[in-house]
Amino acid sequence: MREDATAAAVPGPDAPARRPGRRRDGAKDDVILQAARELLTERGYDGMTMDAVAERAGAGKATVYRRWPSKVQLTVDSLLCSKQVTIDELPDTGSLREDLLTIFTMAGRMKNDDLMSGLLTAVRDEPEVRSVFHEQFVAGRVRLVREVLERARLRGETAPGADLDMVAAVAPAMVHYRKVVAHRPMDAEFAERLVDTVILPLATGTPADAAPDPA
Amino acid sequence: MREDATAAAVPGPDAPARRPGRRRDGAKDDVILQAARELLTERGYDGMTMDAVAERAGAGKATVYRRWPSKVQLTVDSLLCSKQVTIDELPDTGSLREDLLTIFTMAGRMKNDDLMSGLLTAVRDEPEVRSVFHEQFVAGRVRLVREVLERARLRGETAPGADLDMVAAVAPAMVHYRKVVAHRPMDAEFAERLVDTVILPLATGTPADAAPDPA
Amino acid sequence: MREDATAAAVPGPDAPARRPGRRRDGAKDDVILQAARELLTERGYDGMTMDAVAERAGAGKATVYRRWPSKVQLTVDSLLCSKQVTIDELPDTGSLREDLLTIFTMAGRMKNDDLMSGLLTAVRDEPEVRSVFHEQFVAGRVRLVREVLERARLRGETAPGADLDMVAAVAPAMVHYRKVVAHRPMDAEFAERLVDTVILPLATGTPADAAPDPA
Amino acid sequence: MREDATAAAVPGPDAPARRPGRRRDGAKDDVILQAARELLTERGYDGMTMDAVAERAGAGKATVYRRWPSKVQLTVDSLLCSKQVTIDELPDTGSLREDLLTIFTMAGRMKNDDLMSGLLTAVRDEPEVRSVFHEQFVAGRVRLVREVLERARLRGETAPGADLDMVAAVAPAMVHYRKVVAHRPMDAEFAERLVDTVILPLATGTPADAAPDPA
DNA sequence: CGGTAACCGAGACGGTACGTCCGGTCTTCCT
DNA sequence: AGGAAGACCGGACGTACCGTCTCGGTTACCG
Repeated sequence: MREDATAAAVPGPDAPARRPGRRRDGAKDDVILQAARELLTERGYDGMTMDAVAERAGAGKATVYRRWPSKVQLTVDSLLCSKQVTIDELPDTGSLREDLLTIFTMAGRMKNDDLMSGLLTAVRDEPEVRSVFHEQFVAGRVRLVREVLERARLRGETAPGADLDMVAAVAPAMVHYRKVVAHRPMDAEFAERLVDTVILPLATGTPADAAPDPA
Repeated sequence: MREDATAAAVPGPDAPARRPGRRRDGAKDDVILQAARELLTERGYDGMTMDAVAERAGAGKATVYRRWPSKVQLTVDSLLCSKQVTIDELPDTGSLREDLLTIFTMAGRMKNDDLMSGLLTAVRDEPEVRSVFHEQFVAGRVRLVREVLERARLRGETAPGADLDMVAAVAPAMVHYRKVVAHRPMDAEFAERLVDTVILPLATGTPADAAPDPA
Repeated sequence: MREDATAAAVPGPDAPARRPGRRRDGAKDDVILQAARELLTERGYDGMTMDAVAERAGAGKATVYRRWPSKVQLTVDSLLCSKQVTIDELPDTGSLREDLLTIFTMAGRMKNDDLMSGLLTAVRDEPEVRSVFHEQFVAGRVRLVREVLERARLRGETAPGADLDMVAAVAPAMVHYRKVVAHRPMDAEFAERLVDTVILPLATGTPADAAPDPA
Repeated sequence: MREDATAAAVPGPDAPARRPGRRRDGAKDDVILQAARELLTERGYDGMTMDAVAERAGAGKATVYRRWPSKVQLTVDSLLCSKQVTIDELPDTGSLREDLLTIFTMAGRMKNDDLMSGLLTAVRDEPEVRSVFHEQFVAGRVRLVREVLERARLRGETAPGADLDMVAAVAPAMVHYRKVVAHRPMDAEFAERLVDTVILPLATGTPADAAPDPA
């Protein structure tokens, strides 16, 4: 997403001939992203002015635009670089139910979803944005749940015929819909109900007891 | 949502004293909404300028603003007036599976979801928009699925302990996520898989056979 | 110079069909020009920001740009509409020497010359600007002096063979050069010397007495 | 004008201690000035970007700024280093009229005046620039004419009471005004008229015959 | 001959003005 | 009175340029 002018990540053996000139201040990327994230949180997408971002980052507008070609791209990146939960930092509780609740608790604390609403327009129109966005906010989350389910499968917790891939897709969809579309909090109560009446039954093949009021 | 200045829909017996002057051209409402919808489809939310809407509708901007107080409200209305599927027009196939597939097929043909992405920002910030939006795009859809599930329950197709409210909430979430966030089509294949491996198992308490690749 | 969208100055007999829509606020032109002139005086050409002009005029930038297509054009206009001395307001002292000294005294008080320096670049590149500029700052001034000389000729003060047109051209050139290029004040001392050793001798054909240090 | 960091022109007896390090590439000065002059001619003052100057000179911007502290200074220098006519290279024709015509013919070929328009703003604001500018473009030219007049005086061509200093100041003013302000060419016709109806009469005290249209 | 300091091209940096665009309001005339 | 046209304010957008600073690399003097 970010413009990688200085890329040359892995200089080939044929001398990639590093471009001359002053190197980009790598630290500035983070400062700008941080400023963008703060303003996004404080004022929302429309309130996040590029001038304001530059000012808060102590940067010139040119510096911002040299690295991100548009406001949308900057926003995407500032969301991407938000801490993403990965499977490694997810404690293996040994229980599928506990693992899932942990994920939903974490998801409930993330503010990404509130902010990304302003981006969906861009996602629709700019293919380049779409793929990055998709990887981070869709595939990544599905993968996380899928991993937890896989652990459970290895422990023999899951039903033999369960479509774990599909089940893994249900969780992020529900989280997103609740936070972004329905605008209701992803609280513990809803998390438990989601796990106990949807995810677990699907994964383990064991029907659950009913409960009231979903949406 | 629309400003009902001319309301007086049903003139009471106390002589409503029709205001003098030219009556609002009722047909204009539709022309404007149509223009808005077209532009929304062609250029997305940002590309749908109020100037462009007015021009295409052959109206002045003032005319548009006299009827809708803001761009967001106009957008909401132009989405609302899109044909919404109601339980009444849903043929009772007598089979839960068929009912669900019918719903998803219809949902797959709707373009609403693509368009509403631009609104989520407004939904976040303007409470007034939120409720209308929620009723139409969240509760309405959940209710539709819920009705179908209720029919099935009355036929004895559902498991006794199934949380039908929750199950009904899963379907719109999956549809929205797939179309708006993942930007993949809501095709027959996915619909079947969703029904067979998620909705039906949850509703009927009968585990299903596996299948590949969800997201 | 100003964009005359509302022109239709003299509606032809074929009914020019006045365009509908809000008319331009004619008063705004003057407010903007006034703001521009003030800022030009206070801060110079570079300091006269378009944003500042708009703000001081209580106008939006779009309003300014709707009327003048660029900063240069606005500046030219704001200089043009500065009070220009015309032959009518010039008291006929009955003496060529007094008339000339009056002109130079007035010229010494004008700040136009200081301000127009920033424009000469534009004058060079934009033919449209050139003609307006020329009429106001060149021809107009020459004409003024020419009138005074003509009065004198009618009184018989001038030499028969004197090239009054050429003589009239000398005065503005000297004023401009002294103020803009040499950046020295157009004070009474210089004015007298200019009149007594250059203009009068040329006009009357009567050589003058010497004096020291010109430039 | 140019920054003489490497100066040490005349090493004093107190051990000038030449600084170590690479010497400045003296040839670069000329390359840069040449680039500046070309761009000035091609695109005018505003179009002469410092980036463009550096690029065309095959230099870095730092190299340019190490030698000239600002765009204005560079411009002044690039104009200054244009060939200036000095009294020595002016053939003594033995006739004041011929001498003057020679000067004006040369002046007519110079492009300096067109280019310096962009500088007048800077001249107004920066005293440092003013003096250099003044010396070169004002005093120098006046001096040249003054010299020619002096030759004539020694030959007895001039009137006893003529204010030769003032007369010498008229010529550059007229040239500048015609070229920069009036934007008309300094052609032979105008030169002759200027000499015959203004300069010569003033210098020799001999009135001339009339002629039409000056400005 | 190796160190050191000033040079070099390239280009990123902070700041700031420019001119464009849009949302929402207000005004003018016409029907 | 309602409607079409369009001017109005405010303010964000993305571009361009100035003058400075930094980078890695290249001279040339000096010890």
